[in-house]
Amino acid sequence: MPVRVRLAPSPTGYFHVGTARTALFNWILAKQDPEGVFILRVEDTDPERNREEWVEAIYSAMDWLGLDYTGPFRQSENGPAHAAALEALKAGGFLYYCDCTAEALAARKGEGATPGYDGYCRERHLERSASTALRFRTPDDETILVPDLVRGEVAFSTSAIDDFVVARRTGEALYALANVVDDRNDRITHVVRGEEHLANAPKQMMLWSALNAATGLEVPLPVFAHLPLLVNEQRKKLSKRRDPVALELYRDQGYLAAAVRNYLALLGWSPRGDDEIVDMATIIEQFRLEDVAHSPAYFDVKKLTAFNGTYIRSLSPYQFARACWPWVDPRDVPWRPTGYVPAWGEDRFDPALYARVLPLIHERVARLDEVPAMVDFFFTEPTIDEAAFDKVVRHDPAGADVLEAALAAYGALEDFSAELLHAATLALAEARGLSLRKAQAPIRCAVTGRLVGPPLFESLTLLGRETTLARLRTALELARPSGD
RNA sequence: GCCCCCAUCGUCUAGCGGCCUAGGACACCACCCUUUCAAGGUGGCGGCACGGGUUCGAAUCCCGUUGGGGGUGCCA
Repeated sequence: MPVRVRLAPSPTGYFHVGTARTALFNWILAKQDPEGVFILRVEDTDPERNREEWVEAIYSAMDWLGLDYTGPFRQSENGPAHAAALEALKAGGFLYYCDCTAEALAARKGEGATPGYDGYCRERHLERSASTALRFRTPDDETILVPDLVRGEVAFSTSAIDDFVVARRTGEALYALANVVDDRNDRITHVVRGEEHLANAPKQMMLWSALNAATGLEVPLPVFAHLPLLVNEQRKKLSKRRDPVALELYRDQGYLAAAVRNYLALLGWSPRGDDEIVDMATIIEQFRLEDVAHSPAYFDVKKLTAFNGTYIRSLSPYQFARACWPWVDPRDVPWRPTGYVPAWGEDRFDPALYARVLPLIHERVARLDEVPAMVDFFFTEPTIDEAAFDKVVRHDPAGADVLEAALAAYGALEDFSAELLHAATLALAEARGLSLRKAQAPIRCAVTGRLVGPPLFESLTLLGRETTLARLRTALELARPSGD
């Protein structure tokens, strides 16, 4: 029987990294089987909480991750199937109407209030009305064995499972039922989802079996796999409220989809051998649900970032330039070549310079959103970091002296190449008993505004003699405001 | 309260009775390289929660304790 899996997210917020991991594992499972099918079913049956923009967020996140699927389908379109299932179940005696409100239940149970339904309406044989919900009659004392590929067999006693609601007062099916009906219709073979759903599994198995009996359509029960939760540093389930869980956030900070996929795959699973950076083909080849870890995993942004750096470095110069583009949009005002006055409608960005600048920072970024701050001085007048300037120029007696010497030496260079700049700087440093390390600092600060950045002499070459000398002069004036 | 799950370095994990004086990755520290910062290289720090069993032998199996987590919605 071909593998048929699905992702069933609800559009109640940003696309969660945990959902992304679940999606990835399902997708891998489908890819492992030549006939495998991976369905995307948006479970949008709660109008209170659903929003259309979040539906779009699901699609765009899946698209960005590169996870292809069958669908998307909308659960809200399966209303008739849910209604038919409800009817069959009711006719089969599996359900009963209940008009208990939360308040009435609480009043009956007193203050101590342990959660759960008390079965009050079980034998009241209520008729349907505008105030009745439909509950599933849970067997009194049976054992349900949930087949779980990750955890083995998990046993639940039905005595601990309350009669749960399957349809609202309005008649609409709730998650417990809708999910099962859709899984049956989609002939899902493996239900792979987060561990928070483990307690739902026995209920869904009861429903599935009841549906088999009530409809006469014998659909084989699926096998389950409950993936370990993703937790925060407090070891609590990742929450949309307090944790940075939106996949969009990572995309917008310049994480590469391939890096995110690779990292996500390692949350609860690991490839053979010592290498953790592995391509998707390897993961698809090696992945087994049976090997998935049982304990919760902490989503470690630092490790993700380290992976991202490795993935960025593995890009070709061209790929890197393309990947950076969204962060260095030439339509943004800051990206105009220095001293260049653009004509109307003319591009303010120098693509040729951009192409030559990028290789200098390629191996220096772990996130693409770091790029602008590393290359801005090539395209705009530098923003001087005052603290840095004070440290290496104003308050360092050697600073201004070095700048002056550099101004003279660089101006006399017959060729403004990195090699000659390097040699000239080395010479002026030695003449003053300074290390090259020390001598380059004021120059770097004067020209780039900062103490760190791409290799200095290569940068000066790209900037050109005129701009370099102008910036040195400006810095010198800042250092010696009185001098003339 | 009740039900269920989980427990190896700070973190993610390898380990599925002897190959373990417990391996890798991220983080951290040191050194090397070096025009800053990175990258790269080398080395270091650091863990089987605890207590009982079973066994010739346990990180690995069993029981208990403790700790953590999830569920317990007319949400999904």
